[in-house]
Amino acid sequence: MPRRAKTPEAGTPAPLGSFGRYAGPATLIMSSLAGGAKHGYALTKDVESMAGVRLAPGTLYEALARLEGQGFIEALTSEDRRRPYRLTAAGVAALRVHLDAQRLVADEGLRRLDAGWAST
Amino acid sequence: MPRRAKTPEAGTPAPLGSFGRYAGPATLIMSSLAGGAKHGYALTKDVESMAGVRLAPGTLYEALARLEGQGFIEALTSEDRRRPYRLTAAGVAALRVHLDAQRLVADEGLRRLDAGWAST
DNA sequence: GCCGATAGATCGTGCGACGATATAGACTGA
DNA sequence: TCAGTCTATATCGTCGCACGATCTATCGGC
Repeated sequence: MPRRAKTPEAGTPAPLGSFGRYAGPATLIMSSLAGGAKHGYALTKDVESMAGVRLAPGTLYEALARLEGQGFIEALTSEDRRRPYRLTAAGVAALRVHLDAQRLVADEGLRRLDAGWAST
Repeated sequence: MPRRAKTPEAGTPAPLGSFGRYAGPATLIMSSLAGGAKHGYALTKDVESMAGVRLAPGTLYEALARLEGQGFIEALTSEDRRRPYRLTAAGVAALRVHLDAQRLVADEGLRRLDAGWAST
């Protein structure tokens, strides 16, 4: 039995840290897929231009396999050697919850930074 | 020699993934500290009320030690058994860059989600 | 026919998140 | 007074997963 049962079962809407351990690459991949189905290599390019982050191949394909196993994305039938992925309904919901929470945290952090934090 | 030299040397403004591996707890801790110096236990409570995330003690204190080693936070002289931490100037800069990038990604992802992504 | 870009996959290493556990002072209530 | 709870910090073992290295293979240009 696994020590932790953190997998959201594609229905529990945990705010931050919904995907795997905390998030990271998964957030970038899902956000990219929110713009339409893409295959792995196109994802790398899109994420790089979108966030300035170059995903290592290992990171990318392992994250894709994990997200598929969690039911957040699904593979489309490929015509050629490309394997396009698409967000599932559960993936869309989870991504929205996650991004909302992430933006709230970012906004609050920036608000605190701007509100003369120098008072220490 | 370490395999990776990802530590930002407290000057290189890498967008996402500035702290340690990707971020996560570090972002939450730093964002909390942006509201003023706090000791570990108070951080746990603040992060929980701020983001709904309960940081495990190991995660918290190990992240604090790492962030201090990176020069992003510094320990204040403690009167009692509490050990308060404060953001350094480098920490403030790194946090602002990180949160800005994070918010951009979140906004873009949400924008794509809202812009009839169902076109697939 | 070579080279670079495209495309995908796997493996080994090790960072770091997490729960468990230990320790201890302060305060409350039975 | 002593059990129980909250505050507060620290360390250890496990293991998830990020990452670069490496491999294979197709395609287009030159």
